[in-house]
Amino acid sequence: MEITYYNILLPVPTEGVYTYFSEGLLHTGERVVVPFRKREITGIVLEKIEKPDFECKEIIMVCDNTPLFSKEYITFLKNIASYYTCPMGLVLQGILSEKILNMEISDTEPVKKHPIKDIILTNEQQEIADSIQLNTYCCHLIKGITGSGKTEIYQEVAKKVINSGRQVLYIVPEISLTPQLIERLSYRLGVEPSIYHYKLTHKARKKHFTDFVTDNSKFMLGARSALFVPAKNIGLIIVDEEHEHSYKQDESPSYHLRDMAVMYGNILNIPIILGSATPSAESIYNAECGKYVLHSLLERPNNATLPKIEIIDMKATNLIGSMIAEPIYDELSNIVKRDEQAIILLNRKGYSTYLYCQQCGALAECVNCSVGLVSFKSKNKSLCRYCNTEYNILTCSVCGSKIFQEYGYGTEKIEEFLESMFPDKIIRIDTESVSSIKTLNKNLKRFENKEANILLGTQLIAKGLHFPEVTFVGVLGIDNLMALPDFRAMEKAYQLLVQVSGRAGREHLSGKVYIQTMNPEVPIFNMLDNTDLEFYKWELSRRNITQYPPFTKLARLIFSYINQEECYNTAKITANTLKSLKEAANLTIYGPKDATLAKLQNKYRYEILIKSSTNSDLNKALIIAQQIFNKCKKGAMRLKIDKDPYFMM
DNA sequence: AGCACGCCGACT
DNA sequence: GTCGGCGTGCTC
Ligand SMILES: [Zn+2]
Ligand SMILES: [Zn+2]
Repeated sequence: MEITYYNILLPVPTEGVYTYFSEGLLHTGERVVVPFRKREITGIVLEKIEKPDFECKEIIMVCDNTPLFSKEYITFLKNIASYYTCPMGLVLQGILSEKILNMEISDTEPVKKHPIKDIILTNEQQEIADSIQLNTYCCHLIKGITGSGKTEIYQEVAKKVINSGRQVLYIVPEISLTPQLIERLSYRLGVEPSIYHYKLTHKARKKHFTDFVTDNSKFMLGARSALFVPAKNIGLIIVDEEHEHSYKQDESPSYHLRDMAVMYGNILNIPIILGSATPSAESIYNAECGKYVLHSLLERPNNATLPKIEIIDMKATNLIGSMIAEPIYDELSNIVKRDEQAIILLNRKGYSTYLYCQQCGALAECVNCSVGLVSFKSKNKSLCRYCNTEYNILTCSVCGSKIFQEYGYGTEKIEEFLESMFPDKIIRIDTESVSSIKTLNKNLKRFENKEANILLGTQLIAKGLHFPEVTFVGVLGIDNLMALPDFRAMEKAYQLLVQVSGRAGREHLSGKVYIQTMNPEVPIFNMLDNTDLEFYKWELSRRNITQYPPFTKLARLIFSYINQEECYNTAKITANTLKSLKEAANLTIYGPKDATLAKLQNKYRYEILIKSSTNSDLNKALIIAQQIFNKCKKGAMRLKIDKDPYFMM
């Protein structure tokens, strides 16, 4: 028997490519089990190579009859590694869990049939659907307000793709993957779609994974991770709510799902559909540059009218309970009197959001993180919202006093106040008040059944929920959002306000949206109509002037370590070396400075921000930064490279 | 990431 | 003289 040598990609946080030999013939994309130190792990065959000049171990076994991974999939892995300057082994580890990589492919049963309900597309929808060509790469961006019928277009194109014999992958944010969506899709497809998200039981995940991988099922609805299910016959990828920040992965490789879907579509040479009521500024820019094709859906569904939006200047009105602008309060009184429904949106959990020492005025901060504590009255505790450390008794770190003055307000304080004014008319929804999906759904049902007039909550209630009876939305915390140290702060605020406006007065009732702010002069308040690209013109011109993405490429390097001085020194050396490079002419390097979270879970954090006019120069700098770091790091010091960062905190 | 190797303090 | 602390470095 002839011995052949193969490069195997292993899910380990290194480059991950190791050479093994085998007596049998192997194929690219097959899974194999190999010895690695004292462990046995599953890897992927990359290619056959000549006998290397070092000792190799033997492959223990081959797992697949036919390769699980296509050549395109392996190209995809390589491109992710190169774009995010992330070792390939770490890419594999970051996108496929060990359980998935070891998943046994068993026999499948025919997918379950489901009754069909056909719908008729409007001319506008049909035209867009018809303009999407199959079997060739093109990225389509569909901008259409909530309920304008984006989903109908997705389904129409999906049917065409399935009829042509290929598979469709439909990706939505985790939070939107609801039983209602699954049911709607089942009616349209005539079969039950495969489902994929991290909360599935192992048994269910195995079934859905196998069905889609073997082409037994033609349609998969999934969250972010579904993109990496190695199906070999995908003919269309749809990314709904493409602007969603939850599509950005926090851990390495910190990829953005939308960008990865576009990258994969390019490799597979298939169409991509991105949809959103409020696309990201990046995507609109890409459409303007001709990289994407923009389709705007302008018709509003069922003659629904845009709600009346009013900006309330908090400096020129009474604040009821020192928190709620009088017009919002009056409107709530009317709602309760007329037994209608309203939503109050506030982006802060807890009771008081700022706790100041009564003696010396110092702000109470978490001992592990440089973050202000928030009090929770129901728990009689204060909490750090980053590390969840609980404080039963606060002690001032400056003067030792134990008496604190409470300022600022979160949902708990607003609830207490509204409850005192309108007893038994309020339901509060945030991650504090609803511990499980069950209580969340129970509370939503109670509101739907009109058991309360006012729904109070955090962003949790702004996304994807549909309450036909709501005629009033009050937005309390938009100033917090706009004040974040993030060049996307205005974009986030705009997206949130447009979304909540879509919640008020759909169908037969006309609605009102009141937004209270200390900064009524902010231009976005006049752009919430969202029928044209006015906001995007304004936002993109700001980004251009300040040289932020999409006009430049950005990466953030976060150094973290228990020893503050050594952490700073390593960051400083890295920054200085980068500044002395010959490529530095095309780079702007900021820092090191205290990261926005200067201390997190007892580790000090410094950050360097690198801005570049080209992707290649940025990548060169990132590779060099990693090398410098590897050379001078101490102990458990960490460097996190975040390309195209989203959370600027 | 694991896991071993290795070089110093305190324990039978 | 040896058990175990975790700092350092490699894994085909
Ligand atoms: Zn903390
Ligand atoms: Zn004090």
